Amino acid sequence: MTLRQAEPYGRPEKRQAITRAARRVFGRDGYTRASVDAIAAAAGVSKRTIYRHFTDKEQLFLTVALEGADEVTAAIAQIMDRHLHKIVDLEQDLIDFSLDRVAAVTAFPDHFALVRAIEAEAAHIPPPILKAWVAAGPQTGHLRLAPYLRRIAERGLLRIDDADVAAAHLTLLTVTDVNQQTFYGAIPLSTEEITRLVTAGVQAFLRSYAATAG
Amino acid sequence: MTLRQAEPYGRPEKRQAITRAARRVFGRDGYTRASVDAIAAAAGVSKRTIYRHFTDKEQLFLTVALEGADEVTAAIAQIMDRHLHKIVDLEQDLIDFSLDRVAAVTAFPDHFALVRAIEAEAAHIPPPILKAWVAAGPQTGHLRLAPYLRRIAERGLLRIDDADVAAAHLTLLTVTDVNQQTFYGAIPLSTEEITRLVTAGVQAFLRSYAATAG
DNA sequence: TCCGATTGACACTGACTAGTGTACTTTGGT
DNA sequence: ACCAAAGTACACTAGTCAGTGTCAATCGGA
Repeated sequence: MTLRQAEPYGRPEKRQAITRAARRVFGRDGYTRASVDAIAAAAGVSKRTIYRHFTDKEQLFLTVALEGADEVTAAIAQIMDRHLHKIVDLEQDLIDFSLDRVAAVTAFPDHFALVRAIEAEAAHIPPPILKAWVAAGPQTGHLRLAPYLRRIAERGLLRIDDADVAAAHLTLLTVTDVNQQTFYGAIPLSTEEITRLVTAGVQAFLRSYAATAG
Repeated sequence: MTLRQAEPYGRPEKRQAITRAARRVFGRDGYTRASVDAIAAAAGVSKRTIYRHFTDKEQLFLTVALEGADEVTAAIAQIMDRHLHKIVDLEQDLIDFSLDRVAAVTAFPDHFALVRAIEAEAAHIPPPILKAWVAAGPQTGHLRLAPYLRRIAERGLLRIDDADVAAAHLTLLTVTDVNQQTFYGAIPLSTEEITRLVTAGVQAFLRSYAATAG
């Protein structure tokens, strides 16, 4: 149950094929339903090879979960930079940012399907590992958003006491709302509906945190 | 895959023993891990009896999910009435209300463990049934909260355009925040921490929706 | 008390799955 | 070309689980 142990074994391309397939199959079927045979088939790899790269189905799952979190965190960091570096129209910029962030869920369907699987398995995942995942993924998202909001506040556009709390609230009012209603994409929502939700969320956020509140 | 079909079969006490046990076991183990044998043992009932009352493991799960939603919806309706009928100090009343609402998660651990299981299974549950569950549970929660907020607004304490949106936002900023961080109770949080989160959420909500914003 | 409905005990089928053992083949670097 | 590391094919163990069949036991109402 060690975590992120370096495993310098085998050909990296095989390892990647395995993790990619594992992410897809775990996401599609959930941890218990996903069979190692199915993952092997999807990866175009012998089952034996999987067990040479990973000790366990469980270790494979956790590895994939952590690696995926890193990828998506990086992608979201880009989205933040794209939208929140230069602020022109704060409301519009926040809406665009949030829409892109929501879209990331559909851009990484395998990963976010896996996120659902992780939340499902939460009670069966050893707490330290679960915490490590939260730290690598969702938490990092908040922590990286906070400085942007702080900088915007310093420019006099927002009035913020605790930037971490503000970041959490913005996330809840936009991304979390949409994810909850779509079950992380399992039940799709029209673009208009998503725009409506996100817009309302950003407006509520601004009423709460804008310095120039009307 | 019919839904809420009347099943006038067998002794009601047996049926209830089964659904109670099923709720507990499904919540603890998740749908796939939970075995019908385990449910039968927990219910003190023969497996055969389960299959006389319910056609399927799946149908049993869905039945339990819908019935549980009704129960909790009723309980939350009571909490709303207790805290939101007479408003003395709006902020304090909303905080107390939200804390009680959050506490409901620990008051009905079986049900909310099941909620996690449902969200986990979302992709494998037929959409109409999933929607029926959302309608019976979470959605009804929102719909019932909205009128209270509207009434408070009519007394001049809140400024609200769309009461449904406001209800959703209040929920997101309090209950959803806590549930997300605790994975619906899987990872406990101290009372202080919960109070901190809920208080911050209510304050943000009031900055956004209070008529007498400071 | 009696009868029909309900339930229990329990063995069983068929299917699936995690993980291993082994002998053979492929691959990549030198 | 050679060799060791890596991968494959495949059979196999041991266990689990949903769902059924059967027949005896039990219960509740008349």
